[in-house]
Amino acid sequence: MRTIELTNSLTRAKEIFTPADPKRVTMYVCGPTVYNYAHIGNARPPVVFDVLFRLLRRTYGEEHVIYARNFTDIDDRIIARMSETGERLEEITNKYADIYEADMAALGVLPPTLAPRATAHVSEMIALIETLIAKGAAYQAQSGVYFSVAADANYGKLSRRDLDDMRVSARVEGEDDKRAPADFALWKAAKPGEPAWDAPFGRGRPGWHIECSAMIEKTLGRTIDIHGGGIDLLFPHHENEIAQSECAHGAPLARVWLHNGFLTMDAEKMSKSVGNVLLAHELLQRWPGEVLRLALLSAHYRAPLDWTEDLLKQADATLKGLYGAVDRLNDVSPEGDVEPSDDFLDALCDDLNTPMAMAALSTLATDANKAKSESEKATAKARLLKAGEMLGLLQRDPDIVFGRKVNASLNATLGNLQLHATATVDWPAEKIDALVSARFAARRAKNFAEADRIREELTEMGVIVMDGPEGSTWRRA
RNA sequence: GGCCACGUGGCGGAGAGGCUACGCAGCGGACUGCAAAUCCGUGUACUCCGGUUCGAUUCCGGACGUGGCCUCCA
Repeated sequence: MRTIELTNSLTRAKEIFTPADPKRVTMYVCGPTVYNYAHIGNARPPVVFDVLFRLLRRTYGEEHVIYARNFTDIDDRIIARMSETGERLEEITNKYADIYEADMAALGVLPPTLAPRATAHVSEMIALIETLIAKGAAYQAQSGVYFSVAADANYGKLSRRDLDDMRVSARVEGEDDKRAPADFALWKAAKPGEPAWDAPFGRGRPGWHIECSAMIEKTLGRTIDIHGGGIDLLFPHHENEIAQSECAHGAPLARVWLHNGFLTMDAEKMSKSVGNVLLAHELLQRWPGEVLRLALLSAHYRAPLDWTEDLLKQADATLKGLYGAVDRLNDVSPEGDVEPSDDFLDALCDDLNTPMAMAALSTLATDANKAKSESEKATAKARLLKAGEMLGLLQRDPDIVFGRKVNASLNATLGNLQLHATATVDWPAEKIDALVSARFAARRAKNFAEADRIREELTEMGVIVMDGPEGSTWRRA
């Protein structure tokens, strides 16, 4: 079996990945808070860890990998949204969870094995908090229950932070009764009009970090193989998860911690507070999800990635080139039992080096373009598609990609639906076919003036003609 | 202030102590009636200054620059 290496944030080193139980490989990734549309930066972890999910499933077998990505469906921002719109909690969270799932599907993200919701695990959270209180790691105050950072000798081991070095923590409003500034809320005492649950330590709602600890324990176990998320979650979120879970259980929470870098706009972090966000949902109106996905995978997951219009144009051109190779072999049925190239697999296994994997994918596309014999073609096509599948790419019908056919099921996975829909209505495939045939006839008759005229007409429709010895093919730009 | 990343050709972006990354764009060639697509070829790239070394863009130190976390944040 090929060895996978991953950079573990806990050790800051690239390590050989060995699951505790190869029959049950567990991964948890922090999912969205469902109160709003996700921006494209929010889409980086689901896409990156989707590639890892695919690699793990290939390595250990589909049924042996359990991947959980949560929905945070109780939180300050959701409550704020409730008072803004007057909607009920579930109305908001269900709506945005649905949108999130649709957007992720459009980006080619496989559904995780499990998608636990915080509000469905409040009793587990309460139990965990009780354990922490009993162990003396948490205490009750007027405003809620807090984790006592002083009780945890290992606090700071993930972010390598010394509490003394930190700037004096900004005081969180309403938490004046904490014993220490770095203590964090496990449970927030109920306020009038807010969603609340009964608990032995008073009616209230969970703090942010406790949900992940509780859901990981419930759905995956006390020690999981991989825990992932954005680099900004490293502190305090993941540090606090570790503190809660490890104090309660005396066992490591996760064996490998993975963190992806940010998306930036003009070299500045894309974030809602800066206000420089592009919503995935809106980008999907303008670009195929696959183009966005390729752009997201064009840099190594730990590196920052500057999101620009030019990046998308380049990704689009690259993708069209790859699909051109698939298209060229459209009537070849791929050979069944074929693996992607070693270069490709080695790249993915080397800490998920997707740029290097893309380079290997390009080589496979060139091989496919150069293939002569039928068997060469069948093999080359199969390898290209197999490699593409591991990146979540190249799985669409080239006829649809190049606008010769419209997908009957008008769902969000199409992404470029609007784009091609207009062109397809104005200039349907039948009309283009007719023009292309007319042009072919003109060329046969050596009436090149007419042939060129028709090509010009097609160009204006956004159609590119490609002449071959036995006829012409076409695609939409 | 503490901690942490990063600085590669026109653009994006890997990488390794000496050997072509790759993609996009450009240029030249083949193919084509002309194109397109494809194939082949093509670019004195590694922020600066020291050090280690036979040899560093790659290791070490420093400078400068950019960004991130320390507060909600993917």
